[in-house]
Order: sequence, then C-alpha cells, then structure tokens
Amino acid sequence: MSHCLSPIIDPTMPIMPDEQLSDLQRAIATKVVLQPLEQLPRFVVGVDAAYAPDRVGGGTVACGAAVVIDTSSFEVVEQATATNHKMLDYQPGFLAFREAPVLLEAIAKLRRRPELIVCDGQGIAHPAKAGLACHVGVALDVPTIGCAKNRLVGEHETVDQNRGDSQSLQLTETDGTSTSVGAAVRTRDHVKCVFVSPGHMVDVPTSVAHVLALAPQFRLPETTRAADQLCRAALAGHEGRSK
DNA sequence: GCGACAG
DNA sequence: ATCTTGTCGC
Repeated sequence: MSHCLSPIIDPTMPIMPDEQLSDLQRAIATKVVLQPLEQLPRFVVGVDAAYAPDRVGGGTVACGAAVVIDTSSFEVVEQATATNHKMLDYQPGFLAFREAPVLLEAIAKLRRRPELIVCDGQGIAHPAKAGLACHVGVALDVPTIGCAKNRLVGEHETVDQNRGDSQSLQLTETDGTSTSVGAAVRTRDHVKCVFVSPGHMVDVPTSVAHVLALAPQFRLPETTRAADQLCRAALAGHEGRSK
C-alpha cells in the first residue's frame, strides 16, 4: 500500500548515517547534467511541502504539492498533492531526503509529464552539489531549477537593488578553486534576493532567466507560490485525522 | 570554542 | 518548516 515512488530514498527506511547520505548525494551529483534550457516551456511545474505535528502518530505529517502553471497566463492548469508521515528530521544539507519523496509522489500524480520543475530549495548550490532540485531532476530525468529563499553555501558580491540584478554564487572547492553554482537574483526592486541554482538539465544563466520570467510580480516564482498555497491548504485538510 | 546552516 | 497580531504601506 504505502509504496514509495522515490527511487532515491524511502522515508520509512531505517535511519541512515550522514556519511551514507553524503555518499548518495555525491552519486546524484555525478548524474547532474548542466546545459542550457533555452526555451521556457509553456507549462512549468512548481513543487513545495508543508509540515504539521501528527496528532495521532505523534510525529510529523508532510504534505507535498505539485502544480502546473501555464506561463502564458500564470494560471494553475493542473495540481496534485501527496502526504507521508515518517520522514527524517531536517538537517541543513540533507533537506532532499526529508522532502523529495513526498514531492515525487505528488509529481507522479500529474497527468502530464513535466518539462521543467521549479523547486523550493537549492540545486547545485549545495555542499555536495546535490540539493533538492538535483534529487528531483535526476530521479525523474527532467529539467529542474532550485529557487531558494535563503542561501546555503557560496559567496556573492553585493547585488544591485533593481529587479533583474544578480551576482553569481561562487563555491570554493576543496582544492581551492572557485566555481559558479548559481546566482543571487533580485526579482523585485529593493527586495531580498532569491538564490537560484540549476537542478538538472539547465545551466546557471538559463535558470536565472527562467526564474525571472516566472516571477514577474512577486519575489518568488508563481510556481512556488501556487505550490506553497496548495500544500498548506491540503495539509489543513489532512488535519484532525490521520492514516 | 564560536558561528553558519535550503525547508 | 512552524509558532503568531498588529501594523505600515501601496
């Protein structure tokens, strides 16, 4: 019954040591493909998750949402949700193991096959270059972009205050060399930047361009906003009961 | 020992 | 992420 659709990790599996999880992330990073995605697809998927205490089990309930946005109108044309109860605790650098399973389940319920997925978190702007967006992209072999509200790793120069301004996120490797893993992007004048990085089958420049196109009015992409709204509503619907 | 630290 | 009211501003 509770089969997990995630080829990455089963949320019900026994606790795995951080070292082993890091190995998995390095393996995923190996599969990430960085290449331009010149055209923004007409339909873009947004995913996000919300959490709440589980009144019955005493643990935590996670609700994941996947929405399909028509970029010609920014309307939601399709949506799906999924929930699970046993997930790992949040640890910086390991978000994907907690969040990806329920997101993949929600995505699997969509009728259409995603052409591009925008995730609420990092892509390769990650200690092992395998953030949430990479996990999702590699698992489905679909282009993904990570658009996070906060920085995890990497440094950047001061970003000018107008929409469209950006600075590359530079990550210093263990060998001392520096690599661009993403960008701090201003999607609204005088408003805090978002942190954009490729998840899979996109590159930094096209990721930035697409996030800007998807966030014409607010700080966050419409995909993220719609998914956030949906998973919160769905979570509320799952409250007061369990199983 | 003291910070930093996606959601 | 989640806990939480009012409040300043367009």
